[in-house]
Amino acid sequence: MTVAGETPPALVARVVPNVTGLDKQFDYLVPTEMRQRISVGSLVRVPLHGRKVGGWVVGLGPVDPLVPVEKLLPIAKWSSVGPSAEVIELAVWAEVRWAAARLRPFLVTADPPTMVAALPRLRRTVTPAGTPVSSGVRVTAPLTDPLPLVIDIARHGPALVVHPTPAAARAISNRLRKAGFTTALMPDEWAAAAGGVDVVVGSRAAVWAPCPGLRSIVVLDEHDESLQEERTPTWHARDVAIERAERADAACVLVSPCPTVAALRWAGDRVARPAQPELVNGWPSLEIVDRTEEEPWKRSLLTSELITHLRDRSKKVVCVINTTGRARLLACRACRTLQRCVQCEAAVAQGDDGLLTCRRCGTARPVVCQQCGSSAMALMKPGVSRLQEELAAAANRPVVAVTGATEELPPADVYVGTEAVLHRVRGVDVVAFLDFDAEMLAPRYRAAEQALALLVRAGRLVGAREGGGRVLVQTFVPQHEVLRAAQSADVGGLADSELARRRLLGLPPFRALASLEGAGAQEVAAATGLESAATTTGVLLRADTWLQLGAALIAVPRPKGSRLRVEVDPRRA
DNA sequence: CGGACAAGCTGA
DNA sequence: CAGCTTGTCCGG
Repeated sequence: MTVAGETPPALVARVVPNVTGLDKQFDYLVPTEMRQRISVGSLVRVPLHGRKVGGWVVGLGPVDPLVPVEKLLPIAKWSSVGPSAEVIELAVWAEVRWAAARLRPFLVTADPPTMVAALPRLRRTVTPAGTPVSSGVRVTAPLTDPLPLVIDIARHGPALVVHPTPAAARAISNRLRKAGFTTALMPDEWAAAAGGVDVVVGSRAAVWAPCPGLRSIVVLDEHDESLQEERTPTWHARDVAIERAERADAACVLVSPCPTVAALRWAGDRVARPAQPELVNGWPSLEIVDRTEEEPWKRSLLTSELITHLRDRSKKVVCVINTTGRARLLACRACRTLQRCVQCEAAVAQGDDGLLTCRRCGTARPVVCQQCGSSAMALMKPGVSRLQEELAAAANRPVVAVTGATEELPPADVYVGTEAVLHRVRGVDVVAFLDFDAEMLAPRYRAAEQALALLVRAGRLVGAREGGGRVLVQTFVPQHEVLRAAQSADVGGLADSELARRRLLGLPPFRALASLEGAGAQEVAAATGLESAATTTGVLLRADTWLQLGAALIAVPRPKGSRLRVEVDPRRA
């Protein structure tokens, strides 16, 4: 109790300024009249270096003896309700987990989109009953509607539901509302979420949303790579969900037809699968085209099975090929010499402009064999724009090429593009992967699970097998585990062997991995004292745990002027 | 980040 | 040496 007339002891707020490039925290005095409103997470304005800037209160306490009280400036203004103290603590964890060395990116993600002067009233209809939800992985089929599961979980108390795409999150929110739940769709309904509703729903950033009384976090389509932030820090909503649920003593449920190895390793034996017949019905019909019998010099990506689909005018066909331009690899038809760069000897590619361009040093030349001068080339690895011509000829109907840069998609019945095309079209009868080996056998440690995720995406596009939808896969390895898993609707075998392989090779989720790229990568890697390996573009760092990796990276001062990109848990490594 | 200030270059 | 650019430092 403060005796009347006596000044209460000073209260000091630790503030993270919302200023890019300023990764520091500063202490300010909390004016007496602001004490009621200011808490950890509050958004405030503070004087800094002669100007006023926004910021977050990330700590409150007595005066730090190292910072004399007379140096402290008072907070200028309380601005808004901000992230909860629980979320601030989570951000402090994430700062090390993803070697960010700054809190700001996480706090920005957790922020309300507009200032919130006061919390709206609690709107809750659910009275939690029965046994609580248990944490773990729930395997579904690609075509299974997740809503019944979400509803079942939401009946057990306040839930946070994360879906990779904002559109799907919106749909889930609407359907939950129709089912009688109060919902808050992030980020727009941040304030409602903070006030308290039955279900908070949103895309990956929603894993940072306020959710008072949180009982469970559900991550839908856990395999989807858009759950990971592509800019650094490369945080992943799945890992944030796991940590947040654990801290809140809430359940974490990861839902996917093809859970990642990271999810399965976390879940251990807490993996629930529906009965096999149910799974089989929810997987698409897979048509595997075995190319091993083809004559090497007659190989074509247009197999007779593909041409049959292309000529069926009742079908809308999407062809996927992971090679852009006209060709990635060419050989002379006259002397069979592989075409290389005259400067550096690397294999040349043919872009949309027709020139042979070195992908290593950028040197370009016209289509002339460096050996015999012939201009007739065999396209060993054809790309989207060349295949568009070939497919159009074979299909005898127009074919539209889709690249990441294509803006307006003209309506057509046959499309060809990189996997981006799977995000752009609807109402498809056949998805054909022309060179699926490039996915399954890609030199990336996650290639298998990424390839399986592609089949899931394709399967959703073509729909159920009874509707006639088909996923066609052209391959030289028809017995590959990824194909066996998709064909049998049983992803368990693949999961077991991937877990074993990752453990053996010391890869995530058993060990922690980060890639460093740009000037200073070598020096920083060496200074961490961690295990490092040079790659073509930078350095790969390894440690036993993510926190150990992050702490070591944060501890190393960046050399001056270094344009270093640190990617923890890199997508392609 | 953005202001303050110091050091370095230029032109009359 | 004023006037300008460039670089480094620092904020409570």
